[in-house]
Amino acid sequence: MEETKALIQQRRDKLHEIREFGVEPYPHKYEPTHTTSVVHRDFAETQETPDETQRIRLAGRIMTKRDHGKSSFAHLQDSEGRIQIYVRRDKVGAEPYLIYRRFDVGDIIGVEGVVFRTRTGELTVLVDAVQLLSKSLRPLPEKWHGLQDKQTRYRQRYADLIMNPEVKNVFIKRTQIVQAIRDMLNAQNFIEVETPVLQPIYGGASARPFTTYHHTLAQSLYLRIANELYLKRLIVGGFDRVYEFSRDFRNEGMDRDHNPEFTMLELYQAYADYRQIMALTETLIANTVARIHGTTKIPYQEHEIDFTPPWRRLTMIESIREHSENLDPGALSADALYSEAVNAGVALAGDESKGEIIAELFDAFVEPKLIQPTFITDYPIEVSPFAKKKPDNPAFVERFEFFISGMEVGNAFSELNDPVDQRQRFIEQANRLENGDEEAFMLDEDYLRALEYGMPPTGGLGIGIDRLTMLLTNQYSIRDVILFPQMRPES
RNA sequence: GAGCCGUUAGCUCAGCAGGUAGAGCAUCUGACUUUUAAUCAGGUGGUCACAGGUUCGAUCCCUGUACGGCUCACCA
Repeated sequence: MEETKALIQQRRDKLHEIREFGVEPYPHKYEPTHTTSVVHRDFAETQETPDETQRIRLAGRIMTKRDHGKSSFAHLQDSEGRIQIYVRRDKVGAEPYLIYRRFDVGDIIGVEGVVFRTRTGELTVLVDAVQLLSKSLRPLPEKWHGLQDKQTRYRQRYADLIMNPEVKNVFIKRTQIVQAIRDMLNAQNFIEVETPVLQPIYGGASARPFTTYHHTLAQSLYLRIANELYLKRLIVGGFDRVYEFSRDFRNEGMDRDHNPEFTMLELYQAYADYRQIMALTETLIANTVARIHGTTKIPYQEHEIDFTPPWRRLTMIESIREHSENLDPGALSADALYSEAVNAGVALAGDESKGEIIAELFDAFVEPKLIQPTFITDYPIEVSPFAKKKPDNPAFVERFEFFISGMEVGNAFSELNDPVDQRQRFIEQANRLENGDEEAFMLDEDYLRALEYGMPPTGGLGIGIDRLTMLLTNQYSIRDVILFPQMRPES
């Protein structure tokens, strides 16, 4: 149906006419000598008269076209930018010009010629040979307003990228962010590894998994919700510093900072504790910001975020004291804390432990207010089954998360390496799993076996790469930093 | 999962106490060899998301569905 629509049919007709001239509309290759940005740089001094000895070949997509009888102006867009071309019948010849007249906005062409400046001052390629490289059959969005509709932008990211150069910049920056982190970690002798995405037992985070099935093995497998337990197996095996940019999958809701699949950097460093990881974290991120922006103070939405170390750090208890109205979880019994929390409007089921209530209070009162980079330390043990207890207070663990603009961006702890303690924590989780908590952990005997061989004291860190990219590119939604965000099927 | 808002031409958007729709750009025809949101003249293009209901009559009012956006919930 759609294929017969008038605009597409017109282009099919032109395609046919072009073939009748003996021209192949989809040739196999073209060899440009320049890109648009190189032309703009190398010919910056060029005036109205072209230097006939400096011939160039450019390839790109026609983005505008203004026909004037026996001549025509157009703009060509390549991966780096745009440049105007000027096609004249007396330069390219009568028949090639007839063929050119059948080119449309959206077509990909190659041009050859010299560079000059028009009387309005625009650097322009005076074309004496033009070749179709790919005929476009589908009209692009309008040249002035571009493509606005979010649904179309997400579903047809290719069209979004053609029409909105700032979108492309976001994704280039995303790659640069990952590259910057990778470079710094490599320079510190971290080893980048790859661990299973398909896992027989999921773990390392609290989340519902995606489940799939392996026919030959006749068993269920899970898409990883984290790669934590595999990286720590590698620490056991003697890799003292490992990391992985891990695509993780969580079968949960979608909103401005959650996508069902997302990217997490996890790293583990043997012989370090969470304090060292804290120092590593702020350095890593501040240096990344500086490398991308040339400064450590950048705007995000309505705020200016200052990434300059050291970041503020306070314990979870302190943060609740600071941001709630006189709630001091440290001084209250579990029952008293429960009443206070309910009075303060926190939704609780009633069966929460004290530590879980503390975590809920933090989520309700503190998290949204943490705009500047802030480390929150010392989490309740109940919500931290892989973290080592505080030596002086076994109700809490050596753990921190860091928050920016009200978003949790990273999570770290001194890794629990006592296999007996770890088994006990697994058993508590297994009970919750039996009671229907789909997000509780499965008991992972193989992981416990690894710990029984002995894992050195280790610090571990996870950083949400999508959220970090949102912050460093000033994007409001995670969908704007994921090339192909999850969408419901069209109709 | 809930609430609110949206869905009109290829794109960006108007519109209507309820009387079967408009603009700009794109597209088509013609003119035009330094234009640039080119210009000038004349055309084409719509199941007004989908399905019901109310009505003499529905793009408009009502209900449902689909998809999307925002907020909330879930998600450490």
